[in-house]
Amino acid sequence: MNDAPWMHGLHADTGYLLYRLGQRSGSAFNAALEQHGLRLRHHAILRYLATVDGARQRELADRLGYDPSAIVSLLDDLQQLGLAERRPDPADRRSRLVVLTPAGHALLRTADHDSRRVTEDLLAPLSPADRATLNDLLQRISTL
Amino acid sequence: MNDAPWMHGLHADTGYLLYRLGQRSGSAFNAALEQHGLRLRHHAILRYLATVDGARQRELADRLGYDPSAIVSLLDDLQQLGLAERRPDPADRRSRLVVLTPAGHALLRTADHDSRRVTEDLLAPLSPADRATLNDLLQRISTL
DNA sequence: GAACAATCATTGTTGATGTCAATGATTGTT
DNA sequence: AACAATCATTGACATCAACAATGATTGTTC
Repeated sequence: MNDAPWMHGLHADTGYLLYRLGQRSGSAFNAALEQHGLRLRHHAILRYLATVDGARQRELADRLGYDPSAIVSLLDDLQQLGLAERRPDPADRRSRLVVLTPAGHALLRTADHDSRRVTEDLLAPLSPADRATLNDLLQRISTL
Repeated sequence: MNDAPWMHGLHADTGYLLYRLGQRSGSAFNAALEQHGLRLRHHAILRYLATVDGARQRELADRLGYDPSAIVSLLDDLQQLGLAERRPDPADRRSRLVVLTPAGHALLRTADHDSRRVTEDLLAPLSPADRATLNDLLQRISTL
């Protein structure tokens, strides 16, 4: 990614700032996760799976806002890395229950750690109090 | 774009929030600019050109953080719409000076207006004071 | 219970995007 | 004069999101 000097008092619009910062944090996350063979979307799935332990793919697509077809290939990756498994759903033979493997849980911990470092770098110029308010404000406009 | 309920106390990491919100505002901007036949990147170029009046393409690429080859096709679009022109650079026959046409200036005004509306929608849940602090915080982490 | 609609995962396609290397023209340098 | 560097441009390439279509299964309705 590029860290071009696109800020010169211009483009001070908040929405545009969000867009550019989103790009920057996205690629920073991806760079950090690259060493594990993962990208941001894989990580999001791992995170979600860690909280529910057993999710249908459709549920993942809905909750994370990804296309079902995207879920397929992301899970292929995770499965090949031994981080997640697709198990038959005893209640519905159409669907699969996706669960984290022990390796998945383990990797998630270190990946979470890496992600937190990325975020800290991103928020470096801000005081702890500022970071808290920023997180709060973002949360409020994200919950729609 | 999807407005999925990807927020449930999970994914509360600020960097991840920035990433998702960036995606959302990006597609919102693109949707708003679509009626003019433009996308976000075109708009960014128009904005930059409005402030300098006469920029080489290389300068655009550097300042906006886009690949020079991307600049080419973006300018092709703008030129075909009659919003910008490539003029010979009197100082260097390799390069071209890109300038806004009167139509470009005019469109930029209405596009700016549209963009502001998008931003307002995005920040709807926030009070004016909150919006100001958000803009300030984002600006501080964007200036790198 | 038989027919039909809806759902789930999956595949394939398409279009947009970004990255990279290579090219032709021109300029700067030695 | 020779050579390296720069500018715009083109083309190849991987990546990726968005969509439609499919096969298997389930839910619904008459």
